Amino acid sequence: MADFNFGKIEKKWQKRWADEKTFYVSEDSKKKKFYSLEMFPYPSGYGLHMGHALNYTIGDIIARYKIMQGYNVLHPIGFDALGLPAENAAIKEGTHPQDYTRNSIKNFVMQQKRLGLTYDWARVVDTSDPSYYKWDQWLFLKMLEAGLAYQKESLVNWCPECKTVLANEQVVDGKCWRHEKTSVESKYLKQWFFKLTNYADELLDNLDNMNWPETTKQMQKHWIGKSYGTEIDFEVDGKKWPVFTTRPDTIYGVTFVVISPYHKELKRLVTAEHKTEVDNFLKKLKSVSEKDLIELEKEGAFTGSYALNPINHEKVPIYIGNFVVADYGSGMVMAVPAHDKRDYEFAKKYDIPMKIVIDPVDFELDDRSLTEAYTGEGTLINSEKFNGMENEKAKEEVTNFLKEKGLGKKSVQFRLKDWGISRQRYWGTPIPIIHCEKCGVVPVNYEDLPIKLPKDVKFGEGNPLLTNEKWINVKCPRCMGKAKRETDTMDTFVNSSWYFLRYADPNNDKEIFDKKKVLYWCPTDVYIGGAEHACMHLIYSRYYVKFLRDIELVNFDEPALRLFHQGMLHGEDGDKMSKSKGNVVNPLDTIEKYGADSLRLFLVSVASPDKDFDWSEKGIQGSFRFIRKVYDFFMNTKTGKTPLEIEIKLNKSIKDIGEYIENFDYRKATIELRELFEEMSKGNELGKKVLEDFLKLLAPFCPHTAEELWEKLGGKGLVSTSSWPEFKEIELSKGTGINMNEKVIENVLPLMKRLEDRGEKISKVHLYVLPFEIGELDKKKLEKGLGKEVFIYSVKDSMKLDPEDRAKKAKPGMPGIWFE
RNA sequence: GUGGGUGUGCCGGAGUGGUCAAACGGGACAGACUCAAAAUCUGUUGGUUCAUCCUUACCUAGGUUCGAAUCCUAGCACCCACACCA
Repeated sequence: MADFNFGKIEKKWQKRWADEKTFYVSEDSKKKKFYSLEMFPYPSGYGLHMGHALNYTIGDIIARYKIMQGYNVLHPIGFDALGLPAENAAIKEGTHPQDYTRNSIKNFVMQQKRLGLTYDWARVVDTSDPSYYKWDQWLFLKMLEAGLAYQKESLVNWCPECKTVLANEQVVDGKCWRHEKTSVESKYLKQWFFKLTNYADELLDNLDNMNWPETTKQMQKHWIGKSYGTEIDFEVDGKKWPVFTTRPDTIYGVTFVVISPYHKELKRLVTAEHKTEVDNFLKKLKSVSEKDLIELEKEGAFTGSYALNPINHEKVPIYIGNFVVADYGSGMVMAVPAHDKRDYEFAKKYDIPMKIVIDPVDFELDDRSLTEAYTGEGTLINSEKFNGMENEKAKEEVTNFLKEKGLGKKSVQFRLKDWGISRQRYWGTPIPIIHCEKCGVVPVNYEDLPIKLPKDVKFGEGNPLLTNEKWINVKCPRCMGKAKRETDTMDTFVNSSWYFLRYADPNNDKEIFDKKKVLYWCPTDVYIGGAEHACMHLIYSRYYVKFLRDIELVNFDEPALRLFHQGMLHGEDGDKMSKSKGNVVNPLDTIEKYGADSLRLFLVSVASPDKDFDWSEKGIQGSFRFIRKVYDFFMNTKTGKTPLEIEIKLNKSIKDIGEYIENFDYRKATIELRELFEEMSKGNELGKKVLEDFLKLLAPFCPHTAEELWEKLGGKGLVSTSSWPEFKEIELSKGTGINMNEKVIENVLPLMKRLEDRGEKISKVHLYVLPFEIGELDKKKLEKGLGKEVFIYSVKDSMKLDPEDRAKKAKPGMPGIWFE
């Protein structure tokens, strides 16, 4: 057996690719482009993990395939280098976030290069570099001009552990997304926002036409959460208090009103006698937030105030309720305990009366025996002139009635909120704003960008930027008077919302990017990353692209034509890989042990890349064995004549593997490769063409081994930049047709026998064949084999006799059958 | 609760109406090589059988069909995402 020194082979080809800049690209109007993108990593000090390796391998395989197909392929990588973890790690280890990040990136690059990826290393984007975040600031100013960036005092999610504000998307079940055990507190702070909601409708409507996974689209729809309903004005002390409802048909069933504990105007409703009660409840709320939100019981307190139901002028009590969300609708809801689950629970607890106004069609409701809210369909009762009306119709009618009287209107609500981008942290993009004593909020002048992060700050509690007086105190750009810089920095998701466009022109210091270059490369043809980004990053980047389109910097609507989510990679024990469990497998160690090609092959051959799977040491050994077998075979084989079966098999593989790669069905592609190799290694002589073609098919998966063997075989240039082998249409039908007559007889005979056993008489057999197979069937042979008269038709033949429409059952290799 | 998904042989996992006792990988077993082991190679891996036949099989129960792992209905189990949005 030949010595298989994969380490040496890998080094050799990685050096060659680097020296020759094999995968560096530039615009070429004569070539079709393909943009393969993996989500750029956050450069943590721990280095690459297996999930990264999987992510990059998936993108690299399709990139390599497309290169071989003749596309001009952009395949870049960069680093999402700003963000809280670097700052936290820096604090822990006593280093500066900048040094920490630089070291991490160095380490990442070294490891990424060992995987044999086709990255264009001249295009690396580092978001912590002022030459990048300058354009984040530039975009901020543009949004400010467009009225999409604004400041407001608002209720924010405050994580006491991070000592910063979190986006709604960063709050998971009431806990910080980074600290599973830390409850998020609510606080009012002045914050910068981007008006995501301006694009709510477009973000929602476009989804239907996008080639993204259905689950992701569904999740985004959910997240945007458009709902149609009615806004109704209730009256308290002569003032109007709007509530939003999707059930205006139940308005006669309102027996109380509930307001969110975080409602800004709450104080106005609390009467003197009930102040203590309300305060106690609010205090309790804070401690209750420790509990899981799901198990939270509905609780509240009476405010002492009453609201007037506009339709029947009934006075109903106003309660505070912990289940009412402050920033959805108006933060106040009308409660119909008989027909809403939450209202029912609340009413039961505080002994508030219920009133049935919807009568189910097939059974009776009784307000004394009511054990749960009835939320179904029915006809209206106890609703004055609307009595007897279908409730769906009543939704319309009640709304119209209220509108005529000026007491309400149709309304659309979104769950989607504006994006709070302010962070009270150091390691982020400074917001280019100056607060002047006289002029107020003043944007930094464009020519003063970038506002660089000062290196000299002290880390501890709160925002480190506050510790550098020199940086904070500036002159107002407008009046030259005393002013201070904004010390909030931007959410790291801002940086990652448009980086994929910067790859098209990463070193431009005159403008955000050369529009021509972006229009050539973008949008991304495939975007590969984890499903956990479905609602944050993937909505923000869609928003950014729409904004950039509206200021005429791009001409497309969506960032990525196709989106692919890789599965989660677990440890060998089936648990998540984690240091505490000790089941982490490091990509670099694996490369040392089995080689990068084995790792790449293993990662995509255990399961479909979009499914979760477990690491398996046995599995990677299997991949290693296969590669070594291939290596060994090529080192020993002699070129000669290729048997026909091998050519047919190869031809089929060329087609299938290509299709599998296009569909990210890499697992099947590797199976096909194994089968093909199995066939090939049976004989001892093969033509050079077949050997070359096999290496081409292998190259996207195991590029180093493929290059080495390609060289040994005397192939021209690099296999990586050779062309994908051609599929020949004719040979395939030859392949399936070889024994078609016998196959048909073999299948039809037992079928016929069964029918005849049952007493049916058969005199004629009609066969419906796919058009390209029609020459394969021999009427005489079939008649001899079947002992009946046989008729053969093409499925496309409009004159054929086919009363039971059996023609549509025809498949390659097997015609549709009808007995007469 | 809402939405999505899955259920296949010892395990992972293909398979969307006939070519399926069911790809491919792993494991197991047997044999070759070897003093021996590892590696490698060959074969076997539902039952019965020399073989054919037959029989039992793709969560369960029904159904459609000449024919079902594949289609339909109901149920069970598991997984993921979102979750008090009025």
